[in-house]
Amino acid sequence: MLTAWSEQQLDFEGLRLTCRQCSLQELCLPASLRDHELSLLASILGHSNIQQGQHIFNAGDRFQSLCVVRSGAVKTWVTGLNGSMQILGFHFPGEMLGFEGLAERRHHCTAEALSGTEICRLPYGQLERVATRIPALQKQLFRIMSREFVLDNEHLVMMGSRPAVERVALFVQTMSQRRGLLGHDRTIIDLSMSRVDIGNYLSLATETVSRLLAELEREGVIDLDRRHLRIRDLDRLIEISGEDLGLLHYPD
Amino acid sequence: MLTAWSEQQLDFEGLRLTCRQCSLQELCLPASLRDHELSLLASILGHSNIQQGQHIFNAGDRFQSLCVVRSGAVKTWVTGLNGSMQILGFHFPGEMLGFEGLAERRHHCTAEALSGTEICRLPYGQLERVATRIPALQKQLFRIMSREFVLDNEHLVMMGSRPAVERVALFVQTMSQRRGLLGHDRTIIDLSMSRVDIGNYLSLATETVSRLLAELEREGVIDLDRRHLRIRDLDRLIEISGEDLGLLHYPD
DNA sequence: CGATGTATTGACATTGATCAATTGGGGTGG
DNA sequence: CCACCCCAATTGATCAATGTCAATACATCG
Repeated sequence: MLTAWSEQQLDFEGLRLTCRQCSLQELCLPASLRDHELSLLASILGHSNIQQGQHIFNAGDRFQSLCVVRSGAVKTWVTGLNGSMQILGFHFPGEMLGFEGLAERRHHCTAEALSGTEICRLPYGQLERVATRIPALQKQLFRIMSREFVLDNEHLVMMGSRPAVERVALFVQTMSQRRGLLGHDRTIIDLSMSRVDIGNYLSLATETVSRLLAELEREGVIDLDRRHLRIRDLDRLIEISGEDLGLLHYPD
Repeated sequence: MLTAWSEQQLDFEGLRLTCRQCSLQELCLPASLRDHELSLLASILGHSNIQQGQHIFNAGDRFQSLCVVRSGAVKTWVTGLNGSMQILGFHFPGEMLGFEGLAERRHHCTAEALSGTEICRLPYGQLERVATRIPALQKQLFRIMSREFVLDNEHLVMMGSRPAVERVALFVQTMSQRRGLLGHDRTIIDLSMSRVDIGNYLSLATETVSRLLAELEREGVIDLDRRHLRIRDLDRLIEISGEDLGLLHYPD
């Protein structure tokens, strides 16, 4: 339950990466910013390294900054009164976190690193001010938020898909796509989350996830080895899932 | 499948309501704007009346404007390849629609009026420009989008709630809250959507929704008459649903 | 090499979907 | 104004999909 905030080992290595050097530049906030605008943005930006299992923020925390995942992976979830938990999403490099906290100035979900993860923090107050001065930044912020809506909707569609196989197939598809967006091989997926997490995310029992992934492997649709997954037959996968989630493309 | 765009009976009655006269002012975009800023906003704003069943925009349409529901109710949904449909959300007065279209400049869901509905359209290009000039407006836009995330998350939590009763109970709770936010009696709910819609929204069979609502009535938790619903015992309702969705409050 | 936690696999129970029939409003036209 | 029709909603009976419980396999790490 530690929050990584407390650790002040931030610029320890001295290499405080600016957006200019960052490989995610095109996916992230800086897209279409000019050089001097980039510097302005970089000037308000903070870094942290989060270890697996650590929390980036907790439900109830005062909202202070938006976060960008630079590397690694993050899950966000809420917990109910009865202690039940619901995973809201997985977040990969280039994606932003924390929008939900903005409205009430308080986070209403918890964000946890699924593996060693680098984070950029954008203090919201400053970001807002800078955005007013740089229209391109404002525009890009809106776009990124919009993208989040699309992702949320895909999650919803997955949960709504009635037969469990469809949900699992859709899940694999989305993971594939999101890897593709990062410029990686779409067919190779390293699951950063546990089967329990996947089950929770899709609202299925862990055992069901296991079984259905095994089934997909038996049918030659995927190769599966622990958390390493390879798509062998994308067409079948799409056929099984009943959808082609071509929804998500990045802006021009 | 008509889109209401074509109908140009907009300011027909001559009473083009500005934000200043609108009862939703505090819930909506104008919150915390000054008078002259309000006028600026009102100047770019268009109105339409949508009849029940008509579409406000369709999946695939070019994204042109954000919409605010002024009165009535709207549902948004996506359809899959197999013709399956998933309702993404219900939208009530004061809420904004269309953010999902911003990222790719194309709507990826369809919005349909559940009853006679009034809409304000905010041409996005202009809105963006105005927002740059009015920091308070930009801020408010971000907040409204953030609120949407919270609502989406509540939907997710509902779908994830395992026993069907919980989902239904949660649904009633959220409807109650959203009525409350509009300043109406929290215990009186007029469902604007069909049982089929509710079922789809919660990922339950229509029959299950019917049965469980009937059960809640038998147990004295609610009164139910067709689409008119009254909460008799909120505590039990919360108890049954296992959550207290106190998540959503409006900004100060 | 044993310990611990994650994943898989099997057997069984149960929830909620499906199929089918009935009820009941609300609107329409005679 | 009434009779009819149509669609939405309800209710009942049955069954399959998936959750649950339990045992085992497998990896990783100390």
